[in-house]
Amino acid sequence: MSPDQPNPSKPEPSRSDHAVAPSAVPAAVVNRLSLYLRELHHLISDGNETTSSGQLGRRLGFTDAQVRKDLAHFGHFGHPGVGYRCDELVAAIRKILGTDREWRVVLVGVGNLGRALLGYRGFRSQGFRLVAAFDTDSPKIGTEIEGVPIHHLSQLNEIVTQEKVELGLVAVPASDAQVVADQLVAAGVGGILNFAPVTLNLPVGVSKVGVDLARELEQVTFAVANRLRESEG
Amino acid sequence: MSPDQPNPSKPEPSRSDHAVAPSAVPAAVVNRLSLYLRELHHLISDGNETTSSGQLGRRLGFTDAQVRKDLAHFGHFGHPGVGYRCDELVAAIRKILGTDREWRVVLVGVGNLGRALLGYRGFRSQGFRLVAAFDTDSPKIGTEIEGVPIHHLSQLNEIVTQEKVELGLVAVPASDAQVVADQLVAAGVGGILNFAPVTLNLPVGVSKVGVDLARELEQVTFAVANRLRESEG
DNA sequence: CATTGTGAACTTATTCACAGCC
DNA sequence: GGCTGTGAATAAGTTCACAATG
Repeated sequence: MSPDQPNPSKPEPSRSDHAVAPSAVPAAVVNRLSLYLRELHHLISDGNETTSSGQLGRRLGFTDAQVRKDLAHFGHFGHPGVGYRCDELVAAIRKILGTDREWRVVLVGVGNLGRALLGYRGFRSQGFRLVAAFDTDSPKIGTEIEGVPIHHLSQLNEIVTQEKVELGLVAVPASDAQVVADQLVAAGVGGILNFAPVTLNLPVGVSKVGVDLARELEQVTFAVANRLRESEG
Repeated sequence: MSPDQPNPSKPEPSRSDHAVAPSAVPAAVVNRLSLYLRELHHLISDGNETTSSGQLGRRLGFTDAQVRKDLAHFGHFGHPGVGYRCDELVAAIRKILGTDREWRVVLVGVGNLGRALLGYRGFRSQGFRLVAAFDTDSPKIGTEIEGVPIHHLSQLNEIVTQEKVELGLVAVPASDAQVVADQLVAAGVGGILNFAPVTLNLPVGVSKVGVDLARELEQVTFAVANRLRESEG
């Protein structure tokens, strides 16, 4: 993840006991939670019925205590002496993340990256349903890609409302991203996954996550350049 | 970024004064550094000659102190009473991140996402040079996409060595990602940007960053689901 | 006089270590 | 014996606040 949310606000101490999220959960915890979920899918595919904080942690590079503490934010999901039943924990984490139901999503920007997103199977398998895409390039309008209809951007508001869309993917050039985001917000989406290399300015009450591919690669080069500096120079 | 590196090791106190990185810099700092860089590009485009920790921070949702502390890990780049000269700070951060030079990169997996990566202009503009792509699907082999030649995976080792490739992009199905990563490492790449939804197991000395699009969206749904839970339920 | 760089204070996150349980 | 959940201890990260500076 590229964390992309401004500083969190103050805690609001609420406590209930099963898969109901307290207000202030650190972004890092949520990030790891989705990692646990992914690993659980793999474990299940490999035929495991149960796992443990130690096993999960080892596979992801965390300590066992970290895994348990993360889960403890949300409730009691384990069985002392036994571990976690994979299917139970999957269900619990999906409930926490909100992916225990379908989410209706639109894409804005049907360029190279946009087309790839339309065909991305990982979205579908996690319950994300791409119901429409938008662009301003006339030849594309009215066509379908991967079964998703491409509309003109001017229809965004209408369709987002009609189709009860809750999330938007922004894959337009940097210079257009903020206006597109504003339109999505005006149309009522609650969250945005932004692929444009800009920091979006959104009202509180709308969530965002930014994915900037060049920035991700820069995180890699930093580490590699560092090793080179340490050894050679 | 989706942070994807195991727990860092112990500090090794070294100190020198200009854009040379000490060993243990938190990943979060490097992540913000690339955010500062991106924002500086925008500021320069808008005609700004100088900026300040306050301005930079405000635009990104951080405090001014945070910005200054982050930069202080690497040296003294500001001018008291004045701020930071944008071009100077860009140069300094690029040097820190290692993007003050060209990096030779290969892509493995020419599917939907792979093709989008081949056409992604953001890589080129930051100095990343895609020199080759690999796949196992016969019809693609021998063709070019966006000017990048597609080879059979069996030629990976040879070409990575010949072309002095340092970074690999992995855009293959989850089930193939680990073997592909192993091949890249064997061929000598120093870092991998992994788009497959698995945690790669790499030897120390090879860096990785993982980008899992479904996981990124899950970070958004968590926040949205939470607001819904708080208000309605 | 606006702004940096930085110790000191504070806050948040991680790990330890162990009681309780299967 | 192996494992969870958790308070206490430790470590890491962030913000404060101010002396130093062009």
